[in-house]
Amino acid sequence: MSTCYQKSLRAFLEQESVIKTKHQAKELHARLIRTMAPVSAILNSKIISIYSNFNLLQDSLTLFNTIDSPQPTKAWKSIIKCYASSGLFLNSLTSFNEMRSVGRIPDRNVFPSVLKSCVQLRDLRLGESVHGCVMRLGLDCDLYTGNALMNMYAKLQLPKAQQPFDEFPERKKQVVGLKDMTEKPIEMEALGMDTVRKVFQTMPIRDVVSWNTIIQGNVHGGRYKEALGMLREMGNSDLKPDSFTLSTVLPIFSKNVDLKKGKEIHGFAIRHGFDGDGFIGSSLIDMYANCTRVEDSYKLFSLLPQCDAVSWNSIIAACVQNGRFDEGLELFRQMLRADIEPLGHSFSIIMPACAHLTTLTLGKQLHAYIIRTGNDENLYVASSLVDMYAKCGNIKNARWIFDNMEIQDSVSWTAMIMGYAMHGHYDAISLFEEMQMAGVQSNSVVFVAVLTACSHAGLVNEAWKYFSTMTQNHGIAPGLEHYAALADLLGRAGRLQEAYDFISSMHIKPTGSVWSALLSACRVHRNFEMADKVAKEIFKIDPEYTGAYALLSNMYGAAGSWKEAQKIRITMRRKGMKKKPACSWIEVKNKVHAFVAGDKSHPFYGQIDEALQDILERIENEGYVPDTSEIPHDVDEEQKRYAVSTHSERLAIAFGIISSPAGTTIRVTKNLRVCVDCHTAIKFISKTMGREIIVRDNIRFHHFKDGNCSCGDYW
DNA sequence: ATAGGGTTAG
Repeated sequence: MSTCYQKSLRAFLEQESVIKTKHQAKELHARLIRTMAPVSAILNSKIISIYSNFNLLQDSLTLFNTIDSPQPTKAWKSIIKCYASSGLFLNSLTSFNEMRSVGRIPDRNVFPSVLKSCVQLRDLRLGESVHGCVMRLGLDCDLYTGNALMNMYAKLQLPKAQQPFDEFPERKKQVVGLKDMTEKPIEMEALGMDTVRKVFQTMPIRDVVSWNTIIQGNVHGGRYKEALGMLREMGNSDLKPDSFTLSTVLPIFSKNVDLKKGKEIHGFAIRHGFDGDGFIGSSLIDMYANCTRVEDSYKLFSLLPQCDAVSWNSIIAACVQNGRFDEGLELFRQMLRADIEPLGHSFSIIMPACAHLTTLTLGKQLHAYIIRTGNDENLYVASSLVDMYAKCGNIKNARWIFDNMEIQDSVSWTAMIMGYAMHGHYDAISLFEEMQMAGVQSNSVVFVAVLTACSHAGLVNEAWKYFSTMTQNHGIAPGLEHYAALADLLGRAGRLQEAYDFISSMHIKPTGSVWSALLSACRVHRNFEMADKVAKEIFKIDPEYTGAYALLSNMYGAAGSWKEAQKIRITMRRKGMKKKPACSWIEVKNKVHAFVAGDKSHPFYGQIDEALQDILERIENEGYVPDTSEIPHDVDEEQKRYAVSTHSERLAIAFGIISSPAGTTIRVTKNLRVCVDCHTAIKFISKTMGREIIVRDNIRFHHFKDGNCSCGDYW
C-alpha cells in the first residue's frame, strides 16, 4: 500500500505539470481513483486545486464534500478561489469564514480572491476586517495581497455620483460667494485613497501592478494630477508602463481634452507594440473623439485587430457625442449585423441620438429591445430613455419610466425636469421641489433645467430665486448656460436694460451666444438702440459670431432699413459666413425625412407642394393671413408669401399629413426657432386638418391642437 | 492582484 501510494504520488507529480486541459485533469483524477482507494485528503486537495484552476466549480465542490472534515487548507483555498472566479462572491466569503471557523489558517494565496469578493459585493466593512486578518497574520508585506488590498480601497472609494449626500456635510455647508465662483468646485477628498497610499508605502516590494493600481485609484477619484505624478515616479523607479498603465492614464487626457498628451501616449503605444491592444484602442478612440477628432477615432477603429462590444461602443459614442447621430445609428446597426450583442452601455450611448433626432419610432423599438435583453433596470439606460421620450414629445412615457425606476438619481431627475421644461409645463418647477424633498443632491445641470423651465413659463421672479438658491445654498458657480437662461428670460419679459446689466456684471466672460439671447429679445421688442449696443459687445468678443449678423440683418430688414440690412449681409459674405440653414425633419415609417426651406429635392415634392397649396387655401378660408414681417428681404409681397409658405417646417408638416392616416399626431423637429408666421399657420392647420401637431424647435415644444399652441404664443 | 465604453445641459 505504502509503495503503491508513493508510486502513484510520484506519477501524479510528474503528471501535474503536463495537465493542460480539463479533460486531462479528469483523466488524472480517474486514474487516481482506479489505482488507489481511498485517495488521501492531500491528493484530493491537489485535484481540487487543479479543477479550480480550470474553474470547474461543480467538480471541485463534489470532491471537496467527499473529503472528511476537517478539510486541508489547500482544499479550502481552492474552493474560495473557484467561487470568486465563478462570480459567486458571497459563497466565496462564506467559505472563507467557514475555513477560519474550523481552525484553518488562510495564507497569502487566498487573500486576493477574498478581497476581490469584497470589492464585487461593494462591502468595504468586510474588506476592512479582512485587512485586519491580513495584518494579524503578518501578510501585509506580501506583494499580491498588498496589491489586492490597494485595489479594494481604491474601488470602494465611492464614486462621486453615488456618494450619499449627507456623508459630506462640509460640502453641503459650503457657501461660495459670487466673488470666488471662478474657482473650480471643491474636490471631494476621497476616503479610501489615504489607505491605498498607506498600503502602497508599507509594501516592501512593488511591481507594475502595484503602480497601475494606485494610478487607477487616483484616476477613478478624479485626482489626475496625482495620477500623473505617480506615473512619473513609476518611471523613476525603473518600471516601464505596460498596456494597463497606458489605458489607465489615457482617460485623463480624454477628459482634459489634451490632444497633445494623448497623442504622445498613442505614439508610445505604437513604439512598444501595444497598438493592437483592444483596451488601449477604445481609450484612444474615446480620447480622439473627446478632442473632436472623430476621423482619427474611425481610423483607430478600422485598425483594431478585433472588435468587441466595447470597441463598438467607443466608436458609436465618438459619433453621437460629436453630433453625428445618423452615423452613430448606422454603426449601431452594423454592430448588430456583426452579431455583437449590445450591452446596457450600448443603449445608453445610442439613445441620445434618437433623442436629438426625435426618432420616436426607432426609440420605441430600441426600448422594446432593451426590455427583451433585460437592460431596462439599468439606471443609465433608464435615464437615457426618460430623456429620449421627453425629447420626442412623449412626456407620459418619460414620466412612466421615471416613476418606475428603482432609484432616481440626479441625472434622471434632470432629464425629467428638462422634459417638462421643454414642454413649458409648470410641473418642471414642482418636480424640482420634489427632487429636493427627496434629498437628491442638485447639480449645475439641474439648475439649467429649472431656469429653462422658468424661462419658458415667463417666471422672472422664480428664476431669480432659483439662481440665488443655486449660488448661495448649493454653492454652485453659475456657468454660461445659467446666465444665458436668465438673460434670455429677462429679455423676453422685455426687461432689456436689466438683462444688459446682468450680463455686464457676469463674473465670467460672456460669450457671443449669451449676448445673442438678448439680441434676439431686442429684435422681438424692436429696440434698435439696445440691439446696436449688444451687437457691439458680441463683435468685440467674437467677430465671427454668425448668429448675431443674421439676427441684426433680419431686424433691420424687417424694419425696412434695407441699406443697413444689406451692409450686414455684405459683411457676412466678405467674411465667408453662411447663415445656418433652417432644417426640419419628420420620421415617417421608420425613416427620417429632412427638409430645408424651399427644398424641392424630396422624391414626393410634387405631392407635397400640391398639399401645401391645398392647405394654404383652406386655412386662408378659415381666416389665416400671412404675416411676412419677419421676412427680411426687400422683395415683393408675392415672393414673401411664397418664402414663408415653403419654410422647412411646413414642408415637413405637409409631408406628414399626406403620409399618415387622418387624425394621427404629427411630430416635426426644427433646428432653429419656429417663425411667427409659421406658428400662426400651424395653429390654423391643426384646427382645419384636425391634427395634433407637435413641433420641437431649438427652444421648446409647441403642441398645436384645435387652433391653439401649448406655448401660449410665448416662446 | 491591475486596464477600455455610459445617462442629464439656452
